[in-house]
Amino acid sequence: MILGFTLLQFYRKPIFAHKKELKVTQILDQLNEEQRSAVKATEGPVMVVAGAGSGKTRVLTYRIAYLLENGVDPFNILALTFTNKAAREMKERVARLVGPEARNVWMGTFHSVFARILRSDGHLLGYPSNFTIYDTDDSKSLIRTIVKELQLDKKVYTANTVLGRISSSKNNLINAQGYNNDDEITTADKAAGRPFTGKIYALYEKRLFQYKAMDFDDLLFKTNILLRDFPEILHKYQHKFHYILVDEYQDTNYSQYLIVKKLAANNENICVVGDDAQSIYAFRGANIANILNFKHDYPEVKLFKLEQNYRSTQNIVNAANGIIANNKEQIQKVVWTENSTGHKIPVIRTSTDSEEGRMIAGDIFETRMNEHCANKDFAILYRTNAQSRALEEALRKQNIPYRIYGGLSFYQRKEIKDLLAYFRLIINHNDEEALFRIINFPARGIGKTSQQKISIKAQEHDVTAWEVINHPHQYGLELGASVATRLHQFKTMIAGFASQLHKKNAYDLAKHIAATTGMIRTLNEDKTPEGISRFENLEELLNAINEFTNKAAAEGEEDKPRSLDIFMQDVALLTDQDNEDKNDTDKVSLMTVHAAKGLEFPFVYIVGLEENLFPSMQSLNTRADLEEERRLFYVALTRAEKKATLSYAETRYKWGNLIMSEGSRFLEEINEEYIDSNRMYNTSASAKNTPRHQGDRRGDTSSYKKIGGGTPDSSKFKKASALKKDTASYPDISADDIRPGVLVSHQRFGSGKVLHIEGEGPNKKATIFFKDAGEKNLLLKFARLKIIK
DNA sequence: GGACGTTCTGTTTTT
DNA sequence: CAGAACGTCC
Repeated sequence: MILGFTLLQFYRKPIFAHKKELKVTQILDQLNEEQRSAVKATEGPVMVVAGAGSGKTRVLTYRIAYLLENGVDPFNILALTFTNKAAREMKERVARLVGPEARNVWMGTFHSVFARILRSDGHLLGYPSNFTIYDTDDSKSLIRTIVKELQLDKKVYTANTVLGRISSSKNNLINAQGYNNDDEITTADKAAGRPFTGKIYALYEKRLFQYKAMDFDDLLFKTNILLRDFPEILHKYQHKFHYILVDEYQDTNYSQYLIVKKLAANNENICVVGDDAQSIYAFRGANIANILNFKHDYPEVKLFKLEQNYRSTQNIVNAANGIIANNKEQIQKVVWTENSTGHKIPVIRTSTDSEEGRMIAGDIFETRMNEHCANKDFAILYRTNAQSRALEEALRKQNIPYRIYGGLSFYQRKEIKDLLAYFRLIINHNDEEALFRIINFPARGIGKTSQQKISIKAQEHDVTAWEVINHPHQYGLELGASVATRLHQFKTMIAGFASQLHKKNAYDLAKHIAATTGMIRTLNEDKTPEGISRFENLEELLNAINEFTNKAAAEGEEDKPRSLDIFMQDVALLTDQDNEDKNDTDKVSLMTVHAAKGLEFPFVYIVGLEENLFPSMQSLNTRADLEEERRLFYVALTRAEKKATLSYAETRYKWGNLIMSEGSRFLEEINEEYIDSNRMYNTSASAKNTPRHQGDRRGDTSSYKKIGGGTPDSSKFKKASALKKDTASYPDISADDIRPGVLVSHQRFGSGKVLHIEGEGPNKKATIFFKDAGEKNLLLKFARLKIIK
């Protein structure tokens, strides 16, 4: 289980074990003049505008090292990043420069640092230190519950939309009351046909507080409230953090911006580093204006521009600059490089997504041979996580080891969330999402109806469900005798676990819980491949907890408590599995472009450059979104050191449907001179025969057509007996030929559709006729296969 | 009341 | 495709 390892490594790696390598005075010599000036300007506000590959992280880490070397107490430094990965890398690099004292610098993501502050001072806002952090799934689930309770139409009030509204409000420091009092907002909601969004927000806010839970946005929002309403706390942290550094400043939202501003207000020793051209998180509230307006906030600011790129070849830098030049909003700067011209950018055009995978796997194989490089020198970047499937398949076939970053996080898996829900409930009895998640899992005879009764009583008396379960009579909970007994047993079990929380270490307690609740048994009974994998995941989690428990000895932190609640604090924000151990892995990296920010690879493939995929369908609606999409492409390109390769597929399976598409506009926005004129085309007959769509497709979203079809995955095929029979009589063609097959044409046929699909081998041309032509659910079980050639 | 099977729906990026 | 919702049966 790939995802599991990463979790393990996080706890295994003794990151502060490094010995100091160099004196800071020595390392300063390694910097260019601008970088060195940025490092040395320790006092007062500083902004570093750092182009891609210009040594931004270097400046940040050296700056911290420089501060420490000049006698600044590590406890007085705060360094904020966006991802765990970035924080980790910075920690490692600083530790390498200055040795173990680096551990005392507060370095972490905005969310983790503020969570830490809230755990220590959140009691002033009425939160216990063991409050639960709700991830997006928890939040959505709570919203769905509320929508149901309010008897609203869940199709109108989808969890995504509602959470999006709430989230952006929180990021602009608007609470539910403010939301409902704001005419502009409520009018907009009414206009959108969702007049009750504010009501949902109010209930959502109330419930979270009742559950003693915070969602991701709350970690920022509540920190703001804390610093606003409790001056003594503000002073405490202002006094503590003499020096503040912020990475990726262009991605801060208003909420983050304000916290940083407040913390820095005392002595203004604030250094922000960023690149407006790499702002790719506007969708979650990032405000590019924060970096554009930094000068207004701090008129005394010293500005440094790092414009020399040390990473990429001239071709890549120039191509990337050309893309971004299409944008209107940007800080003027010229990113340049002294590196060699390098390869021109090849564009691979394929007919299907699986062929795209094959071509890239083949190219990796070849390049690895020719250039004598390792797997880890390659990265494949895509716009959406779903695109990884076809690539994985191709890499597996070529025996190229790979690692996927992101996607469905280990912690989002059902079996993991289930076990974690037990932990959550034990630590925080108010956590109702957790409670109802596991009250009847594994099944113990407390069904939906009983759960609803509990829920209703809790609301009637404005207490938590746990309170009702503890005193059923007091709240008039009426259940059948047997259900009442089972509920009592459940309560006793949870309470029993809770009493062990600080008696047993995390591993022993976790193991005890997994066994006692029947989770282990239930999962072990399922012998399907998925079931086995679920069981393994559970084991993986337990292993990770074991590592966590044993870590004390390894890192000389014997005094640190190793109880389950401490583990859960760490885990809550570890939502991306970014804990690559570079030393023992040699794998090709697969990830989204977003996840690739801050990384670099000698060889980078950017795949799925299709109109409506990259740039994404929704980004085509507004100029701002399209500009962000361009910046995203800019980020992707500039990850490459030696060579960037682009690719797109003309047809692709998406949500079980075959999708037709054309090359992305970005392919045409790159200046011809940087593109490899020997564009690599696939060699299949169809690609040669199919004329390239040359029409003006700017803004033409209709080119992205769903033409029906079904993914012939194994489970569907078992049911598709009709198809099997048909194919069985044609030894020349197998059902498997359909998927890698090339779409030749499609046409209406009565109420159905006919797809002409060409198989891979010689004489493998087939027609699939769909009997059922409903727009959706075109499953192969309704299909019949005919050899037409 | 609860287990189990079928149908429907939403589909970007992340802390 | 996966998860939720709905329907059916014991």
